[in-house]
Amino acid sequence: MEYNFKEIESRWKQYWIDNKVYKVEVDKSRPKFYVLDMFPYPSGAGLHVGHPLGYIASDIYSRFKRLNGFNVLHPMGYDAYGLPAEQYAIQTGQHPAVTTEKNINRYREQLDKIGFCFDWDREVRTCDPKYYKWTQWAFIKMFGHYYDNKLKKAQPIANLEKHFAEQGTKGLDAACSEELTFTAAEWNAKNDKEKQEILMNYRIAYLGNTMVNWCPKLGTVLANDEVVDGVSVRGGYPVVQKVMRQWCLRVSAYAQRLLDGLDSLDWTDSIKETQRNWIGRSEGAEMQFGIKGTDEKFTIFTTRADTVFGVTFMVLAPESEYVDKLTTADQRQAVTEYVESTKKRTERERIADRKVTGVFTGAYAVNPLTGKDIPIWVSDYVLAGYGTGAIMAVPAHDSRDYAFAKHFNLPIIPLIEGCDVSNESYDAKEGKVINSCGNGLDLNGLDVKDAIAKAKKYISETGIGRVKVNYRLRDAIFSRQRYWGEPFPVYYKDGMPQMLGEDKLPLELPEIDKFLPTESGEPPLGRAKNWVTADGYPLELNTMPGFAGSSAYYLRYMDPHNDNALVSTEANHYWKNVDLYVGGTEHATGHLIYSRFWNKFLFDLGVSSTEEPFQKLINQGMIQGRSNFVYRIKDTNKFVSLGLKDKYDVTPIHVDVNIVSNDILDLEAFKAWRPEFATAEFELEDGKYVCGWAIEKMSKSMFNVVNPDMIVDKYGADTLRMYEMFLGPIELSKPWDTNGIDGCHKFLRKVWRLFNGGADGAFNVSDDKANAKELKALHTTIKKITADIERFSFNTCVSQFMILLNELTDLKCNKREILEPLVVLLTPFAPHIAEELWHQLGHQTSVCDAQWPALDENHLVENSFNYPISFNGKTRFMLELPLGMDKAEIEKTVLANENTQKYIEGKTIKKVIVVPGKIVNVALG
RNA sequence: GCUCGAGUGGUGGAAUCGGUAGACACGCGGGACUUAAAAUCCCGUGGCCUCAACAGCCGUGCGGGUUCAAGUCCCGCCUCGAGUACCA
Repeated sequence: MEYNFKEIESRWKQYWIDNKVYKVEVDKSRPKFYVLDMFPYPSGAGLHVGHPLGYIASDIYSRFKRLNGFNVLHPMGYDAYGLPAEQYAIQTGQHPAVTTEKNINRYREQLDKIGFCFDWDREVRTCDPKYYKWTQWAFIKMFGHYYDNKLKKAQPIANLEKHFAEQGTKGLDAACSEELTFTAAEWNAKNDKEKQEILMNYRIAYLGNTMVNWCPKLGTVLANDEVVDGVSVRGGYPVVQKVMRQWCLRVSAYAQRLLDGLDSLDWTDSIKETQRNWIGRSEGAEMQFGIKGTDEKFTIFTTRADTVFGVTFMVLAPESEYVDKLTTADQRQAVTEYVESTKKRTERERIADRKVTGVFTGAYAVNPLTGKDIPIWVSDYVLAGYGTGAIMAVPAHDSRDYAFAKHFNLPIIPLIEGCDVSNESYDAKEGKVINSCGNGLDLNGLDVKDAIAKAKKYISETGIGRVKVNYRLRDAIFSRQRYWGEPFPVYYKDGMPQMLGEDKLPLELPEIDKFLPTESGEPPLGRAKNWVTADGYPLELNTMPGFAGSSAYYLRYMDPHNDNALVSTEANHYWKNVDLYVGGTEHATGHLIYSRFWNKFLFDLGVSSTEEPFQKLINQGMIQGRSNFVYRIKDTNKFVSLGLKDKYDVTPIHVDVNIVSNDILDLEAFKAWRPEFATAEFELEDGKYVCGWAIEKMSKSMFNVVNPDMIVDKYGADTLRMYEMFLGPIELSKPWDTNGIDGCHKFLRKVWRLFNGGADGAFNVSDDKANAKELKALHTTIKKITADIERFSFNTCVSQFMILLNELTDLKCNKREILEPLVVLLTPFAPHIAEELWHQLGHQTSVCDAQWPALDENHLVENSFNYPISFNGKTRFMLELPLGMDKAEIEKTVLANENTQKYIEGKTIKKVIVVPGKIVNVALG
């Protein structure tokens, strides 16, 4: 019988389902291993051939671990809330739940074809109330906690209230939005609402004022990329920067732990680096500058405390509260106009168009070290959201300050010996300090690094300021004016937010008539009828963002049907955290930060037993499309082949890659493809139409989408799995090219024939003893495949299989002793054919429960070693010598060799270098 | 600008610790079988020199260096890709 992949694959898929082969339970007798894929958002377009790349890799690793005796948790689910379904709903009125369900079913159908070992009993969907109950639950917990900087841990908000009642803010070191100072008496005198306002300043989930792109006409907040030139992309309505009260998560409180945790993770350096940059720790100092003619002071942040003597002006962000306080009457109009004009520009625009702009406030600050007056300016190159929203400008040593100083003709004082600041600033932190002495601080002659340390010490000792670590990481805005997301478990009483009781969860998403904001500009939930608590209090109208549901899903998979807890202690203590996480790099600064934050919070609560959620991370590359082109001669319906196109004036046209094979166009299929091509004429090369090609993003509009279903149909799932791995290293981005797939398909056919090589393809495996050559081939493969799977080099695994097959074919080997281990080795890659062959060999249980073949090094041991023999450093030949020879013996044997004699003929031997097990070099005179 | 990667045949890629560069596959060329095609099998396939064989020389982006030996290590460039960007 020939290799009938269709029949084989459908039969064993059913067997796996019938026998619940992929069902996983806690089993304390076996070590656990948790392999997780980033769950997909089920889009309407379905899967293309690039999506399963990571899933295949994780599936191979899961199966490998299972064959090695691990109890492997390998679940799958859906990140089901999201914008596309809502947009579709707005356009068509189709409920997002309906389209999402449909898309999920389509995804499942496609995934099932590829033969993954997911335990589908553990499937989660973020839009399922049973699931998002725990997203809401975590939010309530975040609202009920604050972050204690001393304990480096989240604490119940009750502890904070107690502290305030007993000591006020004295001795408190907690993460907050704004530093507050009050006594216990002041706290106790406040009414409940005032107390709540203060607590909001510390809660990990809090209502805060944040700057957003607000489009009044559309009644919604827009993301930066939805705004161009100050107007909305959709509709062209004006957009302004506006402060809005939104739910936020105090991610910044965890900045240091998020940074420290990276060291223990087995992630690539590049993604760790991306996160480090995103967290953006910078050590510096906060300094207070007095304002001339008043008792007021304002605070700036700097990493270059050593450059205070070079400050020639100060700059405030336009949004800074000091702008209004400081501006003099003369300058008020100019400042107001400037601030208004910057409001109209989004942050993105400010970055894109880096013109130097700014305006003088009329006020002066006093340099605490020199006592000199320094003009205070306003400019949008200073950001309100970082540091204190104000800087001391040192034009000699900061390129931005330099550009500003040059533009407005402000003085520049160099502070480093020998630096030339006539054309650009000197930003490097190197050199000897000059011009820096006054008011008890002398930095002259010091190296910059020492000067920074000395200045910081001086500043904190004299009370001018304090040493401070700043982070770029900002708190996450957690409100969305959308329908298709988790409702907040929040209602409002006297204008203050209150959490629903945990017994009221889940708070289910209500039905609404349309999916647009209300006429009065409320979010879509404003349309819901009876969107109030049992007592009649109004519920929150915003919903949670996309990352809410994906932040703790890996915990839920451990215990997905538990109605009493996010995850039981028993399940969590067994599964702990994800050992291997596979997904794209695009989540480096989103999901992978939020998840780590969320898990650390749950860790503080004792819900998660491990500080980091994802121990090892593999980032699979993207699969790009390989587009094909035909060339139409202008104003005709005639198409010329690639090699002839330069003779004419032609227009390249994308052609569906599915009617092109090895860049040769199927002419009949082309004529049938589009009505306008029915009468097409062709100019051929050697009787063929050769298409051009290009690497582009895989997309419908470029007709380069390759659907995995079609590949499975034509070649089978096992071929698809092997070929996706064979394409190249898993983490590399590469174009999909169906052309090479024959090689993998041929391989599987040959494997089939190895077992079924009898007359008319009858099963024919012999029980004869394997010889040394056969055993060596097998064990070389065991060694290589085992090592290569461990280091995620799946492409070389496939190559190794092909090498072994070629050897076994040459040896005409059909011995059970060799073929049976081969089936097990093949299982992670091609599970269907492996299961079939396993049963052909007479086994009654699934190959998934087989044991990974043990490596016997004895079969690999050589009794000789290949030495490169070099003359004057040039390798001339290899010489096989027995193992165990000492240096002198090796030298003797080499010099006596006839090849050696040929090279040293007529020359004198100056020196012989022998490194046992390595090289022999003969230096000739 | 900054950070991190990567440059190897016609193509995808291999070379794990510094040890015969180009494994494996595609493509291409030639052959066998076949009326023919498909399928299958066999041979060849980095460049140069050579009728050919043997041998030789060159060859991993460029220029240097270390080493008996460098795709691999070090220094200096070039090119491409990814991320990030007025973070004081």
